[in-house]
Amino acid sequence: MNKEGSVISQAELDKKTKWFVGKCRQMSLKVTPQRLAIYRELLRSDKHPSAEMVYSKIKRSFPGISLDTVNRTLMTLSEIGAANIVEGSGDARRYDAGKGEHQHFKCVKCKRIIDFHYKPFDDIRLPSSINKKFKVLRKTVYLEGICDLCLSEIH
Amino acid sequence: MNKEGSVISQAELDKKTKWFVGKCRQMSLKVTPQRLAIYRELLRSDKHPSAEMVYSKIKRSFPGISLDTVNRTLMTLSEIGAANIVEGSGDARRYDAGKGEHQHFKCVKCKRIIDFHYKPFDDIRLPSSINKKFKVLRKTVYLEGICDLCLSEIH
DNA sequence: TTGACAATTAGGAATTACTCTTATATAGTT
DNA sequence: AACTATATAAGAGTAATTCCTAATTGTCAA
Repeated sequence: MNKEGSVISQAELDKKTKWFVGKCRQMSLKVTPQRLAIYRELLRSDKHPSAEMVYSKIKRSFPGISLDTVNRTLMTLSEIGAANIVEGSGDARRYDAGKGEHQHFKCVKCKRIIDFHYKPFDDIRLPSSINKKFKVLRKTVYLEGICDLCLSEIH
Repeated sequence: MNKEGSVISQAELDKKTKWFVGKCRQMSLKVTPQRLAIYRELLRSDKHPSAEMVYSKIKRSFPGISLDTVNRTLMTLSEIGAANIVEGSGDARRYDAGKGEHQHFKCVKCKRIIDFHYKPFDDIRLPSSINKKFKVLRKTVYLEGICDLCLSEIH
């Protein structure tokens, strides 16, 4: 891994790029140079970059690109499964009073957060390699999907 | 559960309130009416409210309260363990290219996100009650804590 | 290869969520 | 009752994201 946080070989990058072009076609998304560059930048990074971070990298090769395009594109990528949102929802922070162990399911449509409790999730064991290296303060199992109400609204 | 999303009995509310007052004392935090009201509002709700949602509820009894106070207080509550952040970090959204199954550890100090892969996490089973009711699109095991680098900086 | 057209872009304004600053007020202590 | 550290309201400031519009550009069909 070099100082740019790159972690992927040229061959792998080409393979993924080919896959991505196919995926875009399949989804009838245009393969614009910006889109490609953003995807490839994501592939090259292992830093879990924010839109801002991607933007400042991409600007080297696309001086005129806008931050909005980076944001829009990253969102598109995550919608077609070419990227994952690793942290942050863009929505407001939400809280609960700590009322005992439980897990959360979030509906991506209506943004409702639903508690559920599945005991095995309370005591999932962490690998010792993690516990040795880091001080783990919180572990959560988190589900996303479409809730019962939103499912029943699809006619 | 009524239409306000309340889910707690008066007795339970009183008990928790007592606990909270004790906790504040222990942490040498003042038990202000605002703080109490915000905590009790959280207890009463099962909606995982945002600061804005709490604010608009609280304003009924505290017309002069500021949104900033609600934000500050919710953060304080989560610091003393009287509340949990259930969603959103307040920081920017961050992405990765979907490069195979893995999990994330986030350092709360330096905000670094570190990939790790622990096979048992790939195939944790969901309770059938969940699968029956919701369409689960994503399941993640997510860890938070202090990373090796930040740990070694504590002298 | 060339048009036509729908999708995408840049740029800037607008919005949303949150944080900071400062002067005032107040809880907890003495 | 008075003192003092903490907390508050109010509004300005900042950061992240989204919206709007006009111009541009991939893609597809001829």
